[in-house]
Amino acid sequence: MREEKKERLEAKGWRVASAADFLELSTVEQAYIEIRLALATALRRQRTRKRFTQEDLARLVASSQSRIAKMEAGDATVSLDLLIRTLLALGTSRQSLGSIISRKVA
Amino acid sequence: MREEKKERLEAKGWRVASAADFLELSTVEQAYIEIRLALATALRRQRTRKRFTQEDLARLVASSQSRIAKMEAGDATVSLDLLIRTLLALGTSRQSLGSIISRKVA
DNA sequence: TGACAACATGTCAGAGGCGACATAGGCTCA
DNA sequence: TGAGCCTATGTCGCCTCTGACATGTTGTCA
Repeated sequence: MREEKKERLEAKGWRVASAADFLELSTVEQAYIEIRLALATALRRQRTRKRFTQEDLARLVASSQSRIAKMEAGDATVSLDLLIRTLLALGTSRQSLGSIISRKVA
Repeated sequence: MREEKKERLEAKGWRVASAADFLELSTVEQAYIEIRLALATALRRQRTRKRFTQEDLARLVASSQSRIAKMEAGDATVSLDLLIRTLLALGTSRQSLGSIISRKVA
């Protein structure tokens, strides 16, 4: 991958793993990161649509405001587990979740 | 939820969390677990279709045979992250992944 | 301008997932 | 029967993700 892209990812805490990936993200890693970003974006959209603050949502899922912010920012320390659990808690159906992951915008 | 169901889940290491869930899984938890099972099932199907042993797959994703077995068994110590990463490594597209999660059988 | 609310970012100790290893169970073929 | 391969299950030390907290930044309204 190009340096610029690499730096952007590393700024968010992403570590590019293998030697082969130094110049080019593997398609697996690429898909993985795209899925995370799609979920993060969807999360913010669902939350704001409901007019929840990050703190409201944090209370709903027994987390903290800062972690919600990190989820929405696509921070590398947030797991898919947490993203998906939180979306479900916001009322997202399995179908919608599938659509988000498939990229057809929910 | 019914006792029988609860026991089956706890045998796999699942802990039913809140008081409200003692008699009934929340729809969130239910969806979450169903998604995990759908991914686990899909993983086994994809692996066997390719005539990989668990050890082959473990090598491919830099994991271990035992962890692959746990993934396919729906073990509670396996994260969605790992399930999804592994499916991607097996060549599953984002679209297929979305379908698996939506439940329309890939 | 200042005060307040919402969001972003950094850090930490504790919880939980990780690969690795050992070992048990099951199936097939001779 | 037993040898060989595959899968299941349990355990462990390491490392990552977690909620919590502190603090910084931004936007809005008077």
